[in-house]
Amino acid sequence: MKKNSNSNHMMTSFKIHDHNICSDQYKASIKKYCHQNNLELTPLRQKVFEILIRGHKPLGAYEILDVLSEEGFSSSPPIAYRVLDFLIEKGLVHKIQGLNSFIACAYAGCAHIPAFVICRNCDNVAEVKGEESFPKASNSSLDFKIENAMIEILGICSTCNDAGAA
Amino acid sequence: MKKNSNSNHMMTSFKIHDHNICSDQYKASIKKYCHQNNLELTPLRQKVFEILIRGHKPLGAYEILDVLSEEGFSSSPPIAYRVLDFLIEKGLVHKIQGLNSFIACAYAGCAHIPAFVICRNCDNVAEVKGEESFPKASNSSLDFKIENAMIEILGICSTCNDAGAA
DNA sequence: CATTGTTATGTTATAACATTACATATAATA
DNA sequence: TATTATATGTAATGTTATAACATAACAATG
Repeated sequence: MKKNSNSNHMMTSFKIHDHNICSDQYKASIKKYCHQNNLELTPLRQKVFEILIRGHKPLGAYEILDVLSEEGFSSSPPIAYRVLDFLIEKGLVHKIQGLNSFIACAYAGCAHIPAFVICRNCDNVAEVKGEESFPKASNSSLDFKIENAMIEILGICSTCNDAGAA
Repeated sequence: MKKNSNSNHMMTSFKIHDHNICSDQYKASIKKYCHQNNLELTPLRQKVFEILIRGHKPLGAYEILDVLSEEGFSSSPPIAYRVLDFLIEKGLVHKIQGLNSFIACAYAGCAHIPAFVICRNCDNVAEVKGEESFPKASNSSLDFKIENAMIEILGICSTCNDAGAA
């Protein structure tokens, strides 16, 4: 996976934005969400979440561990996986299966079926609400009780497309 | 991953059928498809495909390697991964990301966006056409050039549901 | 027919991703 | 204080996937 540039003006949802503001909003909203829902947002969990929103690109567990290590935290594999499990269970983070990586939820605290739009050129990922972009299959036609879904769309974002990426 | 039962009357698409006939039809159609498209269907590739359609449940690469080994083929990891890459590239096999496993395509030779409906109780998997069950997102709303998609739906199939599975 | 090119296969080693099992720490509570 | 629950720490291992290199089989060309 390509290294994250950590620029302050990054692409999210394939659009340029002020990431300092964005990041602060995220951190504030997760704190509020955890407080409201009586969830322990420990320093470690807060750190992992913060690492994920720095770039809002997906990061692999071992990339997260590298950052934890650099920043004085423990960094054996279960450290990352346990915190990720917690954050995923609480709906604050999603796993992107096709990339074996993890990304902060763009709609934390708002019930939704996550769907990801992944640019194979710039590696940026946008989260969209699955039920909006990909209307749910009718249970009647499938005769199946849907509990969860993984929707990952691959292609080229408009920025890369305009720049002439293959 | 659970072991495949290899019964002759298995569940596919959550429905009982005569798997001997089913399997023969598959093998015939893949041969025809490869011949028409000038694809080398070597003994190894044919074997891997045949292993996959035996149960049409998804199999992990190392499960395939075990079977190859039992049946006198080479069985170092790249053997399986290379053949799988070939079969996937030609649209004869799909990877199920959420299970790290591989399954024979149910619609080989017919252009489609694969989508999988996975029963978490009986582990059966049905492939459906993504564009039918999950109408494509409008490119206009996403402003994104879609090339490929991974759609995996998790839940309980009607058989397990009727049997009272949690 | 020797050379070259190409495709497929074989093998070793290792990278990358994830979990098990057990130990320790800390805080709330009976 | 002892008990419980939750969170963190660590070693070892399991699982999935690829890199790197070697060979076989065969067709095309000089």
